[in-house]
Amino acid sequence: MNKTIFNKVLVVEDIDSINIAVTETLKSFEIANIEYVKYCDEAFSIFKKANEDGQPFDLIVTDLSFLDDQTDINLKSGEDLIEAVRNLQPSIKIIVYSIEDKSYRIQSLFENHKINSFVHKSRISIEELKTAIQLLSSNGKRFYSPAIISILEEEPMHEITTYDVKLLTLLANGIPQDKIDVNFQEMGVKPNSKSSIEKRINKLKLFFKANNTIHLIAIAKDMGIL
Amino acid sequence: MNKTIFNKVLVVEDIDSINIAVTETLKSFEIANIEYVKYCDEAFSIFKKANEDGQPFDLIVTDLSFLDDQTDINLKSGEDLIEAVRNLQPSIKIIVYSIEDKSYRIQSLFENHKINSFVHKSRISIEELKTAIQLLSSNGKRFYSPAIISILEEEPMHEITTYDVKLLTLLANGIPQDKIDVNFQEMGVKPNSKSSIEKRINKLKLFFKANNTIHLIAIAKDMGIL
DNA sequence: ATTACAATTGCGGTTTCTCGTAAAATTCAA
DNA sequence: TTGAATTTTACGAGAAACCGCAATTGTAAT
Repeated sequence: MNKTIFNKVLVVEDIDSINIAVTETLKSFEIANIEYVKYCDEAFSIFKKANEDGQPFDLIVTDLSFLDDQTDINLKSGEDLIEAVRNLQPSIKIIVYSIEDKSYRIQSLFENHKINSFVHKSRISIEELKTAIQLLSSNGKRFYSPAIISILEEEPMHEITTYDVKLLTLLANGIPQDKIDVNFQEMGVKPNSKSSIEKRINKLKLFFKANNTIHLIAIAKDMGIL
Repeated sequence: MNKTIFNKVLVVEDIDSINIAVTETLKSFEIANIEYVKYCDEAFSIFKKANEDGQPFDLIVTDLSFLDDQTDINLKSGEDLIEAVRNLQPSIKIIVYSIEDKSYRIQSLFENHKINSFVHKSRISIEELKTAIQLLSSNGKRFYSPAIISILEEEPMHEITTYDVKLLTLLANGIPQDKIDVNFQEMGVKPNSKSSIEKRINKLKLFFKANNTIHLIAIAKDMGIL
């Protein structure tokens, strides 16, 4: 039995086979209380109750994407859950355990959601998950799956803004380029002249080495930006 | 212990947590020999050797998509593996265990690859996997995850041909519409005039209810056609 | 307030895409 | 072989997107 500082952990993962294996893995640590759920909303209500009862969780291990097999879902993704949880208990430690490998998404997790560690679902992910927990427990150190580090380094992708994402989203949804200006005006998005939009699309095409706008959208889809 | 007709089963799944849980599940059946691997190529060489040694496998449980974390990969997907395996031993039973939910892909599995059952990775997939094995063992009956059945019924998608896929692929790769004719001529693809290509794109836009070509490519990506 | 610099916007010419119609080619049955 | 039906191709006019240049607005320092 490995000791950790954690004594109450919540596992959030929809796929039952993964949920089982992760929970079993946690049992190899000396953790008093391990709970597991398959829905974000359920996770949050359990988390909230524990917090109110003065028995808060120390650590959450969560996936990012969830199948929606029922209606009336409040928290639709791991990101939503993390945000709700961080609002309530900013000190909570969060490990994301996900298949995600798009630098844009992972960077956003660390920058916007302040997650503590990212374990990439892989052929060696259970070992990595153990390491992540040990590191976080012993000295609060972050853990990134080594396979992910190279991805994070290869493209800073710092030039892609939320403005760009909005623009690409409208294009992907079939809004003609020269109608986007009115969309942006209604949304209150600032540079919104036909000319600015045209130039921004051109910059994106240069940045992504796209031959035309169709190619640009295909690349953005492939990279997980859309 | 539940009895089955299977006594030699191969589990092919890259994510370690899932691999562990599936293998554990199989152990609840009275199966003499369970082997598990994390690479398609490895799976095929084990399968081939067993076949040559006169100790062939009865059943393969495999995922569809695999991380490529090494070079020199021969079989890149579950589909590739299934094809290779079926060539060697047509009678082998195959259960696909995957997160895939695109009707186009799943239909192709049954029609082109003649798989026996499809279990959708979900919150109840381990139970479904057990059911699939029981059904296949007792009377050779197919099993589809119930959640998938509705998806299969909703869109036959029979109108999308390989010609359409080639066309959409070129567009997504940034080839301008009026240069596709020469590409098709070089590839020996038959209707290859600018006019025919133009009309086919138009049909696809109608079929997918796309506002323009950009929208069409985005939809095709979302549906898993590209 | 003024100046210098950058960001945003406007616009005309060119290319590419769109859409309808009609001609040519192919297929298939009698 | 011939004719009818379908498929493929050609083409022209209008729409949308592309490109460069110039005008305007916004910003920050002096």
